[in-house]
Amino acid sequence: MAYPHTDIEKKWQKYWEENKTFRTPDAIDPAQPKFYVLDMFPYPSGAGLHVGHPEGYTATDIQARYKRMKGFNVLHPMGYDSFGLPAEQYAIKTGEHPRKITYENIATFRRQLKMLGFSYDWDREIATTDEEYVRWTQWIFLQIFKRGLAYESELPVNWSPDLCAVLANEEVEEWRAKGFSVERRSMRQWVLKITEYAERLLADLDGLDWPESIKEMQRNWIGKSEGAEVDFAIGGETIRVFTTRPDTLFGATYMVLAPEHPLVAQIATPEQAEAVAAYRAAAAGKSDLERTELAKEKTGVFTGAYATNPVNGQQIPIWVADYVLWGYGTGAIMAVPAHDTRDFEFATKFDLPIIQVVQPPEGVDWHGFIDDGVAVNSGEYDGLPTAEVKKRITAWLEKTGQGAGKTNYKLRDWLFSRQRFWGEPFPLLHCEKCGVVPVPEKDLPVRLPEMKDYRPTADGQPPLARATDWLQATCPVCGGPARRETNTMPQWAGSCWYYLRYIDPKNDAALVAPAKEKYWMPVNLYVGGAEHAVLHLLYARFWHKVLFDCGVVSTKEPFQKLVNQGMILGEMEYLAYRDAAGAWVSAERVDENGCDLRTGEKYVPAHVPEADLQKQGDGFVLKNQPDVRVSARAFKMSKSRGNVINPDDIVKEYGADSLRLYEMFMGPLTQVKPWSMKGVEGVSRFLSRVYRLAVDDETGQPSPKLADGEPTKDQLRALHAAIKKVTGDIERMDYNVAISAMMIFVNEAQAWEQLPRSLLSTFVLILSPFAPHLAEELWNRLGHDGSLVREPWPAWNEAYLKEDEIEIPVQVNGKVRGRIRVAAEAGQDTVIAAALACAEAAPFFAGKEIKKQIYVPKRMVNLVVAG
RNA sequence: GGACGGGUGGCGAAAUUGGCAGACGCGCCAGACUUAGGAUCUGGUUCCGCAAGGAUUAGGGGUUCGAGUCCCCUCCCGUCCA
Repeated sequence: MAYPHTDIEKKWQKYWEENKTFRTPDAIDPAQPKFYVLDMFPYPSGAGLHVGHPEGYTATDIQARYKRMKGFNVLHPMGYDSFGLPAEQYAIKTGEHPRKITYENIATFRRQLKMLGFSYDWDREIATTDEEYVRWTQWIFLQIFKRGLAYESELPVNWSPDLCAVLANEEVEEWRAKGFSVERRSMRQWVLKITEYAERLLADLDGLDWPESIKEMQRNWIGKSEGAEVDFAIGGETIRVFTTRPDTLFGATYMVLAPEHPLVAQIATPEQAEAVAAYRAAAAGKSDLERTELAKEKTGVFTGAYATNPVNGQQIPIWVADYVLWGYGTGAIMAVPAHDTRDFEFATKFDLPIIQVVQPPEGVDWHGFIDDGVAVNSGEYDGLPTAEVKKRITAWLEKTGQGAGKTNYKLRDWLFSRQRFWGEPFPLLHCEKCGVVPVPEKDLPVRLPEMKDYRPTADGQPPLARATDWLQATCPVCGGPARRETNTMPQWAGSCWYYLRYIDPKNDAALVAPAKEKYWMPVNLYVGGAEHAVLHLLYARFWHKVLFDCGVVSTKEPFQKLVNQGMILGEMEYLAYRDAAGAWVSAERVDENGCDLRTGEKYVPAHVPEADLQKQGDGFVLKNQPDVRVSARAFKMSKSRGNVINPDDIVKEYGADSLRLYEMFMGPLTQVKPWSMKGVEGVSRFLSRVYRLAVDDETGQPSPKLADGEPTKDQLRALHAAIKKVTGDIERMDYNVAISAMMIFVNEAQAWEQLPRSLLSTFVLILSPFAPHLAEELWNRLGHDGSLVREPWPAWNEAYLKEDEIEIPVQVNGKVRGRIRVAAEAGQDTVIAAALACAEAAPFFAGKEIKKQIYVPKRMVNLVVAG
């Protein structure tokens, strides 16, 4: 029978709330070690908490509770990333202020988070939409602005005249498919100079305890490449290109300009002008994504013009092609078809000359060889390795004034403005006389106006342009009339610095008090989904570095250790398909949309009960029709698939402790794993067994097995083995294994006639980070007062773990053939003698020459015999 | 195409350094208790074989007394980049 989890959980949540059990004191004792453990705060969507949220949140809560018991001063806060598009869309539809729905959703999230028993300091709760929070977001923007790191620029955006909205790049396809028109239109935007920090953002990754894959993604995003800029002469002009391979200059047989390159129109010959103009017009209609994406078939047009290759004076044709982007490098490239994949494809298609200049190792074809080798057909550089040629040619370019070494980054400046209502207003004024003027810090926050219509204007101005009264302001410099900035900040702004505000959330004189910042930073552990691996973490690191330069923070990096939780998928689904006549169709003939791979016929998917399945090879087939393969996989949870698990339902039926424990028991935290309702029942049964160790669940009275006596040797060994294992596993965040260790203890404890209270009390302490409600309840029922959250974490005693006699497997030629029992302290000679006397193993070595005897202390014996 | 991560029973998984593969949980099988069991408890459960034994960590090769773990090749899956 399940234990009364609902009563227990309500009782302890109330106790924690009333006693402010998890309050982190404002006053700092610098002598006490600190631990700052942070969750990626949620966007409070209308759908409420998803089971993915408690996965990371439980992982951090276990750390927080463990470190508290280890004597650390723990900061474990929670808040809401509450600006966001859904609330704005809802506001447009209903005419209600997005604030209303946002704070309703926050209330739901808060209720659900409290229901799960996380040990947050709720007095530090923040929402990025709170006016006091917006005030400091705006303040940070002002620091960025004052340091010259923000500028205005006319940039193309995706504007849909039908929708009257600006779309993100990712949204364009979706709306086009629905029949809405989307065009590229230049609009005035605010841009942050993140590129100035590219080198530091790259270099400081090295010292971080982050997953290597995430660091690599950030490195790729920053995209540092070293090479040279080279000038190609054409008439009186020069075309500058960037190349990472100056060593291949002798193999440059043509050039390519981006369609937007200003020289294109100028150099195109009269015969080619028309074709070039048509090509440019076509390219203008394509998004960056379409141009860089796959672009299997290269397109391009000859301009009719020629440039001079500086190394050999050769005239090479100049082409226009959209695989060269105006945004990257100089918007022009020198093409070396012999040693660049895209240039090779292009040259092959348009029949341009291909000249080898790098000799690959023996047996490798030089056509399209892009790695390092030895220079050939390169004049005086022939025979030199690639790296050396790079150096020498760069030096020669510099000496002759035709180029220079140059480092390039893929990272672009950050388009920081949105044409939306529900975001932080920029604290900026446009004055006719003084230009752009920052709002004085004392006038922050700049609040959003009250409005009824949240749509952009028909000509694409942001919604705030409709707030005619709000727009009027006075220039703080000249006192003349000024107009407020109507763009707002993107959702990223609030999430770039929230970890700092938790440290000092109520401070109205500063973003964070320096002494507190110094004590708490950096964040020791940051847990969240990998979907934020690039942008959020890069933006937050950028702001942090700016704040470091301003002297607001004392660390170069905000997040010392980062862990990405893996996604939780829906339950495993066994799917087979039926055709129109109802006959089964084997899964390998069906694509992911349920259509036949060859005929395109639409099939009806059907779930097959597990009992009707049979394993065959890598997959499953129908038991009574083995030629029909059944697909077995778990899908991402989604409303349309109907496989979403609601945490509320789980808590209601099994309790918060079961949900927490299950999500930690599913598998390694960082791994993708499918949900299993049966698995939830399994851990729930475990918790019931723990409950019954202490409580007779017929009567609700203490279990008659509980005793006051001293524990036996076996009992101490079982307990201390669990303490040791669980402690190490928590340190490594191997929670699934920690839980199995506790299960092993409980399985043993169940069989004991007598269970000393002291023993069970200690066990309850190690269980408490995982299942805090049940642990508190049992702690009390075992005779302790108050909460256990600041009880010292139990230490294990190695002496209890020592066994007098151990079992050692005897291998013959690497195969286990028998087992011997020897004294734990026995030496090699004794153990080998015992192994040679082992009756089970003897038939495998008796009468044969023993060539080698290997003893791995306390692990195994291996006898190597001839033949 | 490239980079990174991964592939272990029917399923989720475990295996700190190269040292008893499959801990723990689910499922399944059997038994006990029971008016009843979708409760609880006990035992069994990688595969083949009556057994002795053999095979087995995606597949193939290598290093080693010994490989899930190290090296090489191939295949498959996931994520990101192109």
